[in-house]
Amino acid sequence: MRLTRYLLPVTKETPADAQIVSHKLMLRAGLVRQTAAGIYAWLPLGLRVLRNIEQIVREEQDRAGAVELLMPTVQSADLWRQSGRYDAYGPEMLRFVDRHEREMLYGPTNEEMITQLFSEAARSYRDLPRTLYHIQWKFRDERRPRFGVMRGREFLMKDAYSFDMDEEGLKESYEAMFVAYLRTFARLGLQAVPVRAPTGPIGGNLSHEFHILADTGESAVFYDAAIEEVTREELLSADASTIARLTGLYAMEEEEHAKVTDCPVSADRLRTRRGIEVGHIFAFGTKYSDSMGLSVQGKDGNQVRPHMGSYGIGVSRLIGAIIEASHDDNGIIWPESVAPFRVGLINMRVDDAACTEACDMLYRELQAADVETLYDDRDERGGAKFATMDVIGLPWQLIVGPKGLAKGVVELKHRATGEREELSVESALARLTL
RNA sequence: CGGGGAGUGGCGCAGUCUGGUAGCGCACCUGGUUUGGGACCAGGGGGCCGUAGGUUCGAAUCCUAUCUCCCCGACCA
Repeated sequence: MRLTRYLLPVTKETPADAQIVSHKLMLRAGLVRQTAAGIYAWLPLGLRVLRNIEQIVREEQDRAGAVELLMPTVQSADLWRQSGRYDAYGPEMLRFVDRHEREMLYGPTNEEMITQLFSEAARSYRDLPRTLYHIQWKFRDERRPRFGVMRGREFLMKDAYSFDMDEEGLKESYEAMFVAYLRTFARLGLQAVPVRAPTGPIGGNLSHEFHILADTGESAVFYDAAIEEVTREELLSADASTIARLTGLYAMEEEEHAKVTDCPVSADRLRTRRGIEVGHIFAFGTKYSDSMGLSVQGKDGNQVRPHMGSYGIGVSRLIGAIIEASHDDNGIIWPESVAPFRVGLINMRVDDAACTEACDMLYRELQAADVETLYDDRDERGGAKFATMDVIGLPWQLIVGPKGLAKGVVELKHRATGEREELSVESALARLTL
């Protein structure tokens, strides 16, 4: 993409509304614009990141055997009355009426709808187990939106729902999602800590929250230092034994930790950091199959209430979390897996024929090799271009100037480390098109 | 929802107390000089001062109402 054809409103100054670093950088780098409290428009660069995250989440859901569908954002109040949650949900739910005075709502989650859909489609034990998911916008009318997209009212979420014949099956579905989450966060370049979530009023249920460690997290997490020693490779090849090992390690949210009288971790091994909750998995049994009247016929001919679980990942929130975990004074540092472009091609002098010719050629070659490239072909000074590339955080900057070309070299800069290397045009291309 | 703060060119702000018809920096446009870390000089464009009502000869400024946004707290992917 040529920058002269793109929409990338980067700013030098930080808008006054933004408080935390990820919010500031998202605005400065031209990723989003706020349109109302907790509601954001996604600009081209931000949308690319959102799509990349979404795709990784999707691939790992698919790999775990979940099946994608798409449910609507607008739901009817009647559906929620069946589960009893219409009244229970409170003012966080955005409610409105249509022209026929029918009560509607903008969905904050989809347990009711998926349960109804599934009950219409599933008849027998042969239709189970199934795990269904979708990636869709949700709305929760937060009392106080803040922290940019990390605590917005409108947000993109992956939510999955599993249906099993019994508790044992549910446990397997739960573990499959657990593995998917470990892989997903590892692929996103994040270190996620699974925290045993406090069991709610239902009691005895299985639930884990996944927290990204970052200084600006909303809550403190206490955990065994051994969790930090789990390698990325281990997470990418996670299986049941990985779960057993991880869940065997101590990790608690602040409030829960405070209740612990006898912490199993020695003081020198106990770590505490702030955490951003980016995922939550929950096995809740027959709560919704009961209330929504979901049953299937078992092998013995009797009707059986499926056991369900739900599994969320905050896709839009992850963008904020990734930036919180990966930035420096100059701007964002995208992990390669989610970067909006892999390479930023900097033409130092667009009025220099040789320089522009070399850049145009590099741009064509990179495109031909399917290397996502943002080509800064603006008539700007080098300094401004460097600053732009740094703030938007593309993994690689390919810097082409008359001086280097005279020596037959271009410069390749790694955003994360700041390392620069002078290479011939050919070897720079070879490096980037691997 | 309780407590606090703010709405003035695209962004960041001053002006409001002490009414007199809007200003600075950045950004933007034109010309020139520049060109490897957000250049310089000169010229220029852009604002019903959140909205509505009121007071006044006159309102960004005073009064009333209202909307919006931000921050701190209790809840949440």
